[in-house]
Order: sequence, then structure tokens, then C-alpha cells
Amino acid sequence: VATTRVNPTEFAILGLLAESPRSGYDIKLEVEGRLKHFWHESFGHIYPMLQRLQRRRLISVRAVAGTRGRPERKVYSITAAGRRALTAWFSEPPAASRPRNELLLRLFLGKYAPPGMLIRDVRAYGAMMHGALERLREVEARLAADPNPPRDAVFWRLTVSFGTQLYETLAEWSEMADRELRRLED
Amino acid sequence: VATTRVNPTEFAILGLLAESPRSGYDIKLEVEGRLKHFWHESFGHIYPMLQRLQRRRLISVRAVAGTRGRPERKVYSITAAGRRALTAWFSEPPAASRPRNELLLRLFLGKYAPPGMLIRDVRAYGAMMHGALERLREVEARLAADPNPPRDAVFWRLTVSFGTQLYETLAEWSEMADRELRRLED
DNA sequence: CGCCGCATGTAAGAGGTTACATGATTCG
DNA sequence: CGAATCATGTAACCTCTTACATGCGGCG
Repeated sequence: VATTRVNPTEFAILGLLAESPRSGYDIKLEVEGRLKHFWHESFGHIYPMLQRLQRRRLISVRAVAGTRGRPERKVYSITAAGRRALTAWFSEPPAASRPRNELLLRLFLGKYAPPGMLIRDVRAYGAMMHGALERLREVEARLAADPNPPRDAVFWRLTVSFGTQLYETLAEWSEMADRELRRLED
Repeated sequence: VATTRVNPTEFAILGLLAESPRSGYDIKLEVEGRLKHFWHESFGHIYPMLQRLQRRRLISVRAVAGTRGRPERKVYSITAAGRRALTAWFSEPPAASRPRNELLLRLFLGKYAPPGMLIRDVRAYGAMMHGALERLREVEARLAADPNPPRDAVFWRLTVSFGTQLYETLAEWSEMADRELRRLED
């Protein structure tokens, strides 16, 4: 059987369904919650991808009537073929990430920027880094406080420490950049 | 006059042309050279975008005969309207970047990974970080050694220090992650 | 009354990649 | 001889976003 090409979105979905059956809406919530610091998905992409995975028999559906007047839910479960596809994905190395940092592009072209604009951007960036750092520190604390952590807590901790170390460094860089840019405006 | 929506690729092009006239090929070389640690572009996107910018009168073309049997070049220059569009871009805040880190997705779903795969990925990642760091250190040294640096060297230094601090942190994280994952495989 | 949360979806289009085609020269 | 460099471009395709549509119930 030829291995059907599966894109990163489909794998994120497949990975979450491997844990437990979920609806498209649930998947979005999960991504916004636990995966937010390194991943994102939109509804407009999740729903079509769920249909595609179903056509490829990597997942199956079950309609569940909504409780208390809530709309009907479609709960998806991963199939045996889906688990095989997930394993196959891990086996080939990840696609090299191609960077695209708009803030750095602006800085690089800073000569053409009207006064004040770069400082505004760098500060907004720094604020985002600080905010993200704070949120992750809370997650870190919650993970550490768990008396009997699940087997995969190690993996979650690794993604969290990636985030905290990254954001800490970038928050510091932002402050340095802010100082440098202020010196220029004199 | 309604501001024509311009995408990040068009702005990278516009920004480079603001410095001096260039061909599509030159632009690609420049991106691969000085912008590589925070930006990328493909030929298949640069050429159509040059045509679009030209239709919008933000840049103009001049055909230059190739020297020594080389093919003809199309050298593009930024127009006055192009410079205005560039300024307008700086004036509105950058689009919030949405993260997508495939390595972290794999780690998060690490429970489903066949043994060895995650360690392989983390090591490859660390090697990339070390490589990028080394290359940027050279750039840093060259910038520092310049006896009379251009006015915008400050901006370049900021993008470079972003890179060095980032890669240093991520290289360290990779080694930590490697140790953690090795402990798991016992 | 209007908005929010729940829940699913579609259509249009933007943005971008990949693979290919062309053709001359230079280099090993 | 084959490969790489220079140089431009197109066509097919994939991925993903945005905006919209629908509909019920609870809350302020």
C-alpha cells in the first residue's frame, strides 16, 4: 500500500486523536490550550482535514446528539491504519523549517522606517514574549505540582522548557534592542 | 488613493530594491546571503511578485544585455510610489506570527514515537542550531571589524544578535533534551 | 435584546512550493 | 562529457486563512 502523503495539520489531528476520540471543536480547543506556544490551527482547515483523513480511513466518525439543546457533535477516533500512519510520520525526519520573521525584516530595513515605528514594534514584541513567558511558567508550575504525572509528562516538560528558555532570551533581546534604538533617536 | 495590499514577500523585495536596483536573481542571492537567518524566498514566488509590483507602478524595469554570453537581466528599481508604500508598511504594526514548530509537535506526541526517532530529531536540530550559530558569529565578527560601518549597521547588528542569542539558547536546550530523552530509553 | 458559547461547515482566494523548460558558458 | 552558474519564467498544486452561514440556549 502506497503511503498517502499527510500534511502537518493532519498529523497534529491524528496525534491528538491517538490520545482519545474528539470532535473538530475539541481539537481546536486543545490546540489553543496545550499546544499554543508551538502550534496553531484554524477551524477552516481542521474540518476539511478531518474529512480527508476519514476518506483515507485513518480516522472514523460517530455522531453524538448534543446535550441540553447543544448542536450535534461529530466525534472522531483514530483507526489502526491511522496509528500506522502516525508511526510512519515519526520515522521520517521533520521538514526543515524556513524562517520568516517580519520583525527582523523590518529591523534589517530599518533605514527606511519612519521614526518611532521600530521601537513600537520591538516593545510590542517584548511584551508578547513576557506574556508568553508568564503563561508558560504557570504551566510549568502545574506540571511540577502534579503528584503522579502521566508517562508523557517528560515530553510536555521538554516543549515547555523550550518555550521558557526561548521567550526568556527573546525578552532580554527585546530590551537590549529597545535601548539601542532609543540611542539612535537622539 | 487606496493603499494596495502588499504581502511580506513584496515588502522584502521593495526593501531590497530601496537600497539599490537589482534583478530577481540578485534578490534571491541577497536573501540567501544576508537575510538567511530570518527570511527566505523562492524563485517561483519572486518573479511573479516582481511582475505584480511593476503592474502597481511600485517598481520599474530596465533590460540589461548579458555580458560574456550570459542571459539578459531585468534590473528593477523602486519608484517614488514604491518608497511611499514601503513607508506605509512600516507604519502599520507587523502581523502577529503564528508558531508552527514540527519538532515540538513530535515531542509533544512523543508517546507514539518509535524508539530513537526523537533523539535523532533533537540531535539534528541541535546540529542545525550550532551550524547557524557558527555562521552568524562570523558575520558578527565581520561587522565588528568594519573600520567605517554604514549608517544601518546598527540594524544589521540587531538582527544578528537576535540570531546568536536565539541559536545559543536553542543549542543548549537541544543538549538538555538529548540527555532527557536518553534517560527515557533505559 | 443582543451577545457569547457551542458546533459544523463552505467558498473564495491568498500565499507559497515544486518541478519543469530554456539556453549559453565555464569548469573539472 | 556532464555539471554548475547565470537568468527568467510558468503551471500545477498544496496549504491555509478569512469571511460567511446556520441555529439553539443561556446570560446580563
